[in-house]
Formats: sequence, C-alpha cells, structure tokens
Amino acid sequence: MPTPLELPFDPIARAAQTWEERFGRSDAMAAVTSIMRAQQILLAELDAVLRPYGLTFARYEALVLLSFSRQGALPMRVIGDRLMVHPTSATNTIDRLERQGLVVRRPNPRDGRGKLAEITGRGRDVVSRATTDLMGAEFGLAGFDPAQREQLFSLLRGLRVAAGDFTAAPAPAG
Amino acid sequence: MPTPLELPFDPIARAAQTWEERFGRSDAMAAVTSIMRAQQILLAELDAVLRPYGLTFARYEALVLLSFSRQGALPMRVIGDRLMVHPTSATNTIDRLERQGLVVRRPNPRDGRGKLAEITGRGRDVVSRATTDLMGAEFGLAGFDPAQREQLFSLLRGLRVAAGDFTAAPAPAG
DNA sequence: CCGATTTCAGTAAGACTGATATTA
DNA sequence: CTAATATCAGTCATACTGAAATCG
Repeated sequence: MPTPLELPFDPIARAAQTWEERFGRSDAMAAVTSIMRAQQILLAELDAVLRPYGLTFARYEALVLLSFSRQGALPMRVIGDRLMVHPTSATNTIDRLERQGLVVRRPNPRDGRGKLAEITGRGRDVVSRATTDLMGAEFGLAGFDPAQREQLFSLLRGLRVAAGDFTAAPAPAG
Repeated sequence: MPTPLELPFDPIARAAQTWEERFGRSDAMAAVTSIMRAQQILLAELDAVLRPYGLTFARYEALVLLSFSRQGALPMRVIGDRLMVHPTSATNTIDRLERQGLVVRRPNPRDGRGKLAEITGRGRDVVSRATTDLMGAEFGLAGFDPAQREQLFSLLRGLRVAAGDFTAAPAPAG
C-alpha cells in the first residue's frame, strides 16, 4: 500500500469538476486518469501477491505465456510480440527469469539467429502456485462481477484495436 | 509506438481461451490484462503528445493540479495525496519541474516544516499549451463516445474506492 | 517526547535508443 | 546485399526503503 491515506473526496471527480469550469467536457480526462490509477492499484496488488515467489506481474505473464505454449518454449521475438513489449524488455525479463532458474535459453533449431526461452520444472511449479494465489485474490477484481469484468474487457478492446495491437477479427471467441 | 507489429489475433483473447481450458473462468485475468495494456497504450500516446513540452504525463498532472489550486501553490504533502503517489515521488516530480522552471518551491507560511510548490508563469503557459494538444488528441480516447468514457470512469471508480483512495460519498457530483 | 513534513541516498524494475554480431 | 534476431551498453523516469533534519 503506497498511499493508505483516505481522502474525504474523489480526487479525480474533483479535478474533473474544475476541468469542466475551465475547459468544458471532462469525460476523456476523467476516464484516462481512472485507467492510470486502476493500473497502479492493480499492479501493486498483484505484485504483492507475487512477491513471495520472487516474481513481478511482468515476469509472471512471461511464465504463463511459456507454460501455455505447446513445447513450453518460444522464440524471444514471439515473447516480445505476445507480451506487447520492446525486444530489449523481453531480453531483460527472460534474463531475470533465467537467473532465477525458472527459464532456460537454448538455440532455436529452426532459426540459427534465434533463441528459445523454455520454462523449467521449477518454473512450472512456481507459476502454478502463483496462479492459485492470484485466482484466490481474483486478480484484484474481487469487487467486480463477471458482467462488469467482461464490460471492461470489451470496452478496452477498442483501444487495443485502435493502437494496432492486432487486426480486428469478425467477433470475439467467447 | 513501441511495438507497431500487428498480430493476426487478439493476444489477450487467445490467452483467455487457454486459461479457460486449464483453470476455468478467465474474466478477471482478461480484464486485468486489458487494463494493463490500455494504460501502456495511453501513457505512450500521452507522453508522445507531451514530449515537445519536455513533460511526461506524471509531471503534466502535477502542473494541472497546481494550476487548479486557488493560490497556484500547494504543500508537497497535498500534492502527493492528490496525485496518489509516494511522498518521495512527489519530491522527485517537483524537482524536475523546478529544474525546468515550471515550478518554484517556497516555504509554507502556515507550517514551518513544510514547503509549497508554486506554478510559475512559464508553467502556466506550458500547461495551457499542452492541454490544448491533449484535448486535440482527446487524451487518446478518440475511439470512445462520452457514454463509454463515463462507463469506464464509473466502472473503475469501484476499484479506487476498494483500494481506499477516498471515502465513498453518497453520489458522484456530475 | 512524539509525530508530521520533506528530503536524501540508494536500490530496483522497466522502457527505450543505438550499436553490434550473427544468420536467413 | 538486405533484413531479421537477439543482445549489450547506457540512459531515463519512476517507485520504493530507510534514514535524517526540521518543526508542531
């Protein structure tokens, strides 16, 4: 808990009020600020759950990705793409996981330039236990019902499409 | 644009699919991952708009807060509280703004321990021009209509209340 | 004396740029 | 040759811990 201080008012609502008086519509500003703060709250919560495992959420995501792959291994490039991070950030993340013994690097048999990151037995064990804890904490979203969670997902999906994360397919799978 | 690569599928939807097969409900995980990615996208976009002014979104928020205050000045402590950041982060943010000449520090006349950060004329000029640009970019939310923006705000408000950001008042102002 | 305000030193994780070795 | 893969070195903005000075 970085700031356990309880304000007697909603700081975003208050800023939005002043904003309206000076500039007009405040909906965009209020929504963006809310997303920023939500991310900050969730990340702090998830990182706290993961701390006993020596993981951050970024590293946890990488481990999950590898554990979901058929071979338990993926090229560095694919890891960066799926996690939507810069290639050097993928290198950095896998470096740390490798030092922790949760991942090993080996040459990519299909491409002499590339390397695969492969999850280890310990990596599978850790990610499995961490996942149990995260699910117990409902990923920090205990206050939301399934409908609200899906509403969040589909609302924000538009943003990801607009950012060019992926080519919008006809309809979501679910 | 950190990763202009367009995947042929939604990486979160795909992860959610595998998740369902292994663990069951994926709504929380999908919603959380969406928020994380949305924040990343928005922050990159806003920082890009602000770069010509030598600002980041964090510093921009601090300037707006000061420009909205009656005296154009606030105690460091209040800045940290309103921006929901650690006191040392507030110090860091104001340090940078001060080096840029957008803010000055002066003693708090009402409390010998404290200091006020005060926005300068240049600070007001910069924040005004930056705001124009950000509004032009609709804060990165051009793809959303006002109803969707308010939906995002009110959905995420629950998270902020649960995190203890503020004591939930009877009803929002707007 | 206790507690609040602020800063400082130091550490950590992550995002990025630019350059480079290697190989398709 | 050009382009892709991955890494390295280095920079930057931020978040945090622990300690300290100052003052209510």
